[in-house]
Amino acid sequence: MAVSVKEVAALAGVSVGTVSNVLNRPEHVKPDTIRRVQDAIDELGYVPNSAARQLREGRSRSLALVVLDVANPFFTDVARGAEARAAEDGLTLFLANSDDSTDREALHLDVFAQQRVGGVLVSPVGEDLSRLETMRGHGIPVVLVDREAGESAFSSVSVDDKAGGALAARHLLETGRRHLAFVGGPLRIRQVADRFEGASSVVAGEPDATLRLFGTDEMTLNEGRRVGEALVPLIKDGRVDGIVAANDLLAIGIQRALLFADEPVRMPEDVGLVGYDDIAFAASAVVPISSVRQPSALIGSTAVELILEAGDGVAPRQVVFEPDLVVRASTVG
Amino acid sequence: MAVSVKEVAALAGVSVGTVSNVLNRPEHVKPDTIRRVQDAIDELGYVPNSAARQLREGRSRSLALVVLDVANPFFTDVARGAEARAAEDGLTLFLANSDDSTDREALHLDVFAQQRVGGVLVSPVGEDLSRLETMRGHGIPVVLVDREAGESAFSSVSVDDKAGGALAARHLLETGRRHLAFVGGPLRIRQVADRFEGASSVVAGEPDATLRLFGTDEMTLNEGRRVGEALVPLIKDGRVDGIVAANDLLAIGIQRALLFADEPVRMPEDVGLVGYDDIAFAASAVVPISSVRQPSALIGSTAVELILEAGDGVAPRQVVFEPDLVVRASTVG
DNA sequence: GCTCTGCTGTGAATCGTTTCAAAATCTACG
DNA sequence: CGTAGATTTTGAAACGATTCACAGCAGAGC
Repeated sequence: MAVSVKEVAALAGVSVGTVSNVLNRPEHVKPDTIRRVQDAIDELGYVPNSAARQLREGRSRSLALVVLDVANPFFTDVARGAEARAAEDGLTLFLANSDDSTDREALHLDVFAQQRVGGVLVSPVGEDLSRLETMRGHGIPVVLVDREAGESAFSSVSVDDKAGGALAARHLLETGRRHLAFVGGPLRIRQVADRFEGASSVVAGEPDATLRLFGTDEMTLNEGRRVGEALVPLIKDGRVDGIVAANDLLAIGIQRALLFADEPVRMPEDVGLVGYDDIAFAASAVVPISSVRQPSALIGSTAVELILEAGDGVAPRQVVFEPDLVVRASTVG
Repeated sequence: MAVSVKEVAALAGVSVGTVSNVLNRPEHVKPDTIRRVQDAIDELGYVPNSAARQLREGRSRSLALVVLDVANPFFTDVARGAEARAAEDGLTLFLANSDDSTDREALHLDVFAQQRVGGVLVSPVGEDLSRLETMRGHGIPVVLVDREAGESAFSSVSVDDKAGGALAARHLLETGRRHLAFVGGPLRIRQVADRFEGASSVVAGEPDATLRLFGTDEMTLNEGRRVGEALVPLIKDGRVDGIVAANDLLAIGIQRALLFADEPVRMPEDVGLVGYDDIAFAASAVVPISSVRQPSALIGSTAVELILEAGDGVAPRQVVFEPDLVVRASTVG
């Protein structure tokens, strides 16, 4: 049933070593022999067994990416960038979804450790990186994605979330708003906390400006709608005139709730709305939503770079990208 | 560096066979020995090498899912269902994206064949299934997802796309529309062609009803907007009063173009719009979009079932689900 | 004719796990 | 105390590819 190098070698009338050479170092093999071996491979329908190869080589030709939420277009963009870069070096990228759950994250990391993948890109769920330390201890390079590594000795690729939050808040202030709402959560998600902090610091610098936090349990369309409904009366009262959403899914949900209220809110006249991530749906919303853009594909490809350069004794590197703001109709008339 | 069963066995003072038994058949091992071995494992931080295990077992404990488009929420839902079902049997699911490209599909299938995965779930790009035949020839079970297998000897899980197309068209006709537009493409994508055919057959049964096809190159928000803009004058003229979109991304793009035209189209008064897939964004659109729903998670879990039951000489099974229609404000006042 | 060099090809050792027949140890009972 | 039977444990073989020291060989140079 299973066709191995042995059968191929037998049919081609060469040794197994030669078959392996044809596959991996054809320049050391006479063209005529290559042809014979190729023919045998084709005839038998031989497919190399990567388990065997990997066992011998001690490491697989693949990388793994563990993201917080595959349903979030931001992460699929990151994955796309990473996969493209990995493919350049002939590496496969495995994608896994932790769904913001520590358990699932741990499960996936276990599997990847057992696979002896060549490296792991991960946007960690919590603050506890000890499991990742262990992986590195086992010789598997780790790069944090969308999370600054700080003093821990990991490489990381992130976007300055504080700057992003600040960007959003400043834009609202500069377009005349004074009473901002920040929608997002849970705050244990580092990115959310940072974005909130960035917004806070800008607002704190303006004596007459205020910022109020509206927490959510998830960053989904539905949570956005829920909060949006609660915001309507506040906007009508003038107690809120600008909204910073921690991601675009929330922003879209909020927008829908506002525009669909019994007494609809006008946008951008009554309230300004800024989202985060600049996913495709943000530009396609009824009132296109201004959004803080992150270079998602670049984040992915850079993370793979960092994995590849991580060797013995190479100092970890922290790459931090700056976000920028895409201004659309949800904030300016 | 690498910790193997051998080191664990040495530390625990047992043989390698016993360590393996502790890991795989603890019921055959004395509790006291189990504890000793466990301690050794913990102390050394031993992680089993799955390449070695797989080499020995001849098959890996994982399945693979190759989808047409990871960015489409429908497929991430399918993946979620499949992954959950696989996890019940302790199997890992690898997710790969063919992006509607035959080459990428082939590339992924190659890698999975080399990995000797326990089975492949695939929503095939083209009509040529010969590569999949080969995989099955190598003893890897294959299940087609979202595509009926027809007379080919594969198992498959699909949704009756003709019925879905019919459902959408019938609903528009029953709510008084007479001149329908079908938006989608390219038609070489089987699902699209079937949905169109379903809609056609219903329209053909009504003497005074018409159906016009508006082709697209992709099924994206942007293509939807493009077509939507072209539709505006036709709707104003009364030449189109109902639209069937081949998926929700298109539908959302279309809606945006219609509502945002210089002379906005009213929905559902001037035109009815039905999408396909019932993704979360459809319900959250400005005017919530009626949509043909497919049991996506169920499709995924069923596909895994079929893989698991596929043994030697088990006849392939075709499971076909019926879609249903979720009616929202885009079609009824 | 002989050695040296460079090119091809060989095949045994190796990677880490599981398996399984056989050995060792224990248990119960007459 | 001896032994049949059950329970545990052992250790070598096997999985399929890569590697690498070495062998064979042809042609060059002397």
